[in-house]
Amino acid sequence: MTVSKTAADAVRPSRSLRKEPVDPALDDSMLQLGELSGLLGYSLKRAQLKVFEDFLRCVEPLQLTPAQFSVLLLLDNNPGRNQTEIANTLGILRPNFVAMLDGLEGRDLCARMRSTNDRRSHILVLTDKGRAVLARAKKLVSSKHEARLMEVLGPANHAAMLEMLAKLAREF
Amino acid sequence: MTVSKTAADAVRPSRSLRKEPVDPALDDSMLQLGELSGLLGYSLKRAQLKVFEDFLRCVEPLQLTPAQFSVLLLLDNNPGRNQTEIANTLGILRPNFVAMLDGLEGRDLCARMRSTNDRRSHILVLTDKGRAVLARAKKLVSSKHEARLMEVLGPANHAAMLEMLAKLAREF
DNA sequence: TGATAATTGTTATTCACTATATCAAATATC
DNA sequence: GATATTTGATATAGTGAATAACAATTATCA
Repeated sequence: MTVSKTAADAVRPSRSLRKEPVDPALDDSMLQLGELSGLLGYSLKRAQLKVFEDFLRCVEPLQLTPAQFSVLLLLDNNPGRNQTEIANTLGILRPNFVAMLDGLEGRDLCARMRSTNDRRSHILVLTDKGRAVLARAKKLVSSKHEARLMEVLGPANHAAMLEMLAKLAREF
Repeated sequence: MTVSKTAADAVRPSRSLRKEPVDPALDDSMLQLGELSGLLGYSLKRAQLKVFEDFLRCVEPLQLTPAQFSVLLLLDNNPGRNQTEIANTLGILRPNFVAMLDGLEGRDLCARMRSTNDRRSHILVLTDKGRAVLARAKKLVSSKHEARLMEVLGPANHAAMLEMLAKLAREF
C-alpha cells in the first residue's frame, strides 16, 4: 500500500453530535487507549507523575523535591556516610550528586565534613535546619500526601501496592 | 548545635565483620532506607525505572522506546487523528511531539498527511512498515515483557496493580 | 463581509535529569 | 615503593519537559 499524501479525516466520534457533555479538562474527544491501558509500564509512569506532582504540592512550602526529601531522610537514618554511599543507595550517579548536594548545602540543610579516617571522602551531616525542615516535611508528607493516597486507594490496597512495587524495584 | 568541620566516621555496620556474604551487586553496606521504603512515590519511581528498562531490553531488536511504542499503538487504535490529539492523550506537549514524530516518520513508521478538512492539521497514519513493526513489538511486549511481570507479580496481583495504577493516574 | 480571535504545527530556548569520561588527591594493594 | 583503586569533582552530552513566539489557517461575530 502506498499512502496518498492527503486524506479526508476519518470517523470522528463527532464531538458536535455527542449527547453527554465531555469532561472539559482532559477532553480531546476521548481517544481509545486500547492495549495501552493494559500495559503496566504505561500506567506505572502516569501514576508516578501524578504522585510526584502531589508530593510537590504538599511539601511546596518547604521547597523540597522528592529527590531532595529522600536525601535528607537517608542522611537522618544513616549518619556517618559519605557521598558515594548515599548517592548509590538512591540510584544517583556520583557526578550528578555533587550539584544536588551543593544545593542542599547552600540552603544550609546539610554539610560535608572531611572524614578523619579517609581524607578523600566527605561525611554527610544534617544541619539543625536540615533536621527541622525534614521534620516539617515528614509531617506534610504523612498528613497530606500519604493521607491522600490512603484515601484514594484504601489502606489495604495501599499496603498491597507498596509491597508489589517494592518487589518490582527489587527483583525485576 | 554547631557542627564541627570534621568527624570520625560513625557506626559502620562493619562490612568486614559480616558473616553472610553481601550481595556484591547492590552492596553499599546496605544503608537503611527507613521511612523511605514506606513512601509510595519512592517505590513507584524505582519500580517504573526497572519496568521501563525491561521494556527496552525486550523490544530492543525493534529499537522502540516506551513512548514511541505508545504512539504507534495509539495511531493504530485511533486512525484519522492529528498531532495535537495524539500528543494530548499521551501527555506529550505539542512542541515536543514534533521531534518525536520526525524520528518515527524518518524511519518510515508513520506519516503526516495534510487534512483536507482543516489544512492546518496533519492527520497521522501508520505506514505498512509501522504496522509491521507494531505487530512485532506487541508480540515481544506480551511474550517477554508482560510475561515477566506476570511471573514476578502473579496474575491476580498484576491485575490488581493495573487497576490501582489506573485509578491513581485518573483520580489523583 | 471583514476585523479579530483561536488553533495547528513548528522553531527556539530553557531547565532538569541522566550518563560518560576524566582528573587530582588520597588510599589500598602487593 | 610502584601500581591500582577510590573519592569527590568537573566537563560534557543526551534526553524529557516546559514556555514563548510565529506563520498559516480556520473560527467567531459585530
